[in-house]
Amino acid sequence: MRLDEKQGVMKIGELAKRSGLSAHTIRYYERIGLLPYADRDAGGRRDYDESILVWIAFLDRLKTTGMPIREMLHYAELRAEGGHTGPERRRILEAHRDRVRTHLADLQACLLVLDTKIDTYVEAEKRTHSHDDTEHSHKAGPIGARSARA
Amino acid sequence: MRLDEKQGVMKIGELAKRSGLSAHTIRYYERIGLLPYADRDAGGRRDYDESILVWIAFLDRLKTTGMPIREMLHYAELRAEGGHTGPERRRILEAHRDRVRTHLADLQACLLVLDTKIDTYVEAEKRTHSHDDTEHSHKAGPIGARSARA
DNA sequence: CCTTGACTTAGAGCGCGCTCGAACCCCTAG
DNA sequence: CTAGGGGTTCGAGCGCGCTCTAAGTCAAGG
Repeated sequence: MRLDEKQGVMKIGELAKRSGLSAHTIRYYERIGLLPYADRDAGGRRDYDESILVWIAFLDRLKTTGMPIREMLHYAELRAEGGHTGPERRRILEAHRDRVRTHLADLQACLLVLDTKIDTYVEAEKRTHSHDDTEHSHKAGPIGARSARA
Repeated sequence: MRLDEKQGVMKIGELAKRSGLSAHTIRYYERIGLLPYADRDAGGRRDYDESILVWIAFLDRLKTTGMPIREMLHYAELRAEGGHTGPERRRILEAHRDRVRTHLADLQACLLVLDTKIDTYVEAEKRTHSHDDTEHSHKAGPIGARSARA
């Protein structure tokens, strides 16, 4: 370990671990322009510093909320272009936010229907097993306790 | 119009209009087993009755909530198999519901971050244009009023 | 009779977002 | 010196969910 290598602290493998993306995916993202071209060390290997993690986390959120890569790319290009693109980036995010809100509402509506449907199955099972309530053991458990967060 | 054709009331084209799926997609769904094999008229054309719309609406909800076709297919097969598969169908729906809830929570979290990010752009624009607040007219409007439902 | 147009089938093709394989390079530990 | 385990590039391949093309059938209207 010599001291003339201070900039980059992570090689792609470590970034992969820390970001949750695969090294393959990181290279792919760089190729298409979602990630900035990374500095290389003497041997041509990518060398990242922490700051990339922030950008990747942001991309993850866009991805989670269903933004297509094409659009993330557009945003990334604007970002690379500089500060004067702020207003357009803002508009992109606002439009995206609205789509997400709409989708969220759709999901919530579906969830209600799903709950209702599940209830009809629960009722049906009650009627079928009627009073015969010997342990349903492994079948499902007493509802709830399964939903992790929320 | 003769009277010996009462069962089916819709041809695939009308079902397409009423269900929002394309005729291509309807045939595709039948092929893979998501939709039951439809009765054909004398000329071999598919002839549907209203009840199919209910099933399609349910499939749409599963789709909207991100269930992969493979799993809908499994559900569809159980359904076709009969009433004794109720408990398993129930378990499938419960597991799916839990995934949807989790995803919903993720989305909500992302939405918060998105809002924050947008705020930073808004702030930045405030500082840039400072007191120069001549109409930003078509740029965005005074927020809100755009999200349709919800 | 002939055209129009909605229907039929089998199967190819597409857009998306990765994911992987092949062949090679380079650094380090044993 | 050698083996291993990273890394590199380029490009092919894949799973998903449709989407479309081609070639043909059939029924009704002018």
